[in-house]
Amino acid sequence: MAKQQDICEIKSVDQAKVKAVKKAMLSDKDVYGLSETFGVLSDTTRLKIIYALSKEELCVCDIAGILGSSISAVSHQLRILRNMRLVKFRKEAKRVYYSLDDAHINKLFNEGLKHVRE
Amino acid sequence: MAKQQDICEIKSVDQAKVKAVKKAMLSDKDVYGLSETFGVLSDTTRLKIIYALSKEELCVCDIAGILGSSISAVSHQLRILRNMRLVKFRKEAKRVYYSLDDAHINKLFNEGLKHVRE
DNA sequence: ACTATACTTGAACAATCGTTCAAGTATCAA
DNA sequence: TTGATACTTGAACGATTGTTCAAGTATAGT
Repeated sequence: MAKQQDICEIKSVDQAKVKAVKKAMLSDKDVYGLSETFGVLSDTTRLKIIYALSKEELCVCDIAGILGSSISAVSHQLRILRNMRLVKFRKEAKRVYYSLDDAHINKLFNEGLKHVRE
Repeated sequence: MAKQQDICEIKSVDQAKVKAVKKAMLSDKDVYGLSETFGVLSDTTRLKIIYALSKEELCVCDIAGILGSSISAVSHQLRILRNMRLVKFRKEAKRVYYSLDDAHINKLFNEGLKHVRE
């Protein structure tokens, strides 16, 4: 007993099916990439930031104003988007202006929106 | 002082921009729906389940065998997919066979894969 | 009735996440 | 140099997540 709940002991499993699907399974790299990509898009703050930046280039304070959240919270999320190269920025005097750097993410975003709205 | 880090106090913000983007902002419903949809796709276990079921109808033990994870873990994730109506199931004797119930999610999945692989 | 298989489910747990708070840097104006 | 604005960042915090563990239900065979 001990570990009856552990990894499936394969007693009455369709071995042929399992082998076939296992062989066709996505690579770890693909799976990890997918979870990362969809993960950025799974937070409401980040979604709003991406949507706002798809409309216009904005400074951090503008974004915070639009979202109604703190500058710090926005800045933390912008760092995540920066690290994933989804946004780029330019400095102008005291301000930092952000804009979308990845057109593809917009396509994914809109595909998601279609799914949600239908 | 006190709350200088709180919600942006809007001192030197481009009010016109902010107002315009705010007005064009997604509805709460859309944003929540998007985060939910992308959220399901942000976990590696669920991604693998969805991918496996896109190939073939499978029982829980088969899925666990394919993923190399416990039956319990798979069952918990299947419940989430069930609740979101992404998978359907049928009972046959002792087994429960799952299959994809949402063609659109596959489209999103493949769109994501394109983004990851390019 | 008893045992085994095939799941499901709730509780507990560690890990991850997003926010706030507080402190820091950078730029500019007086 | 002092002070204000615009942002960044690390630490701390509570909340959420995914897994395991243990116990439960359901079906079938003996």
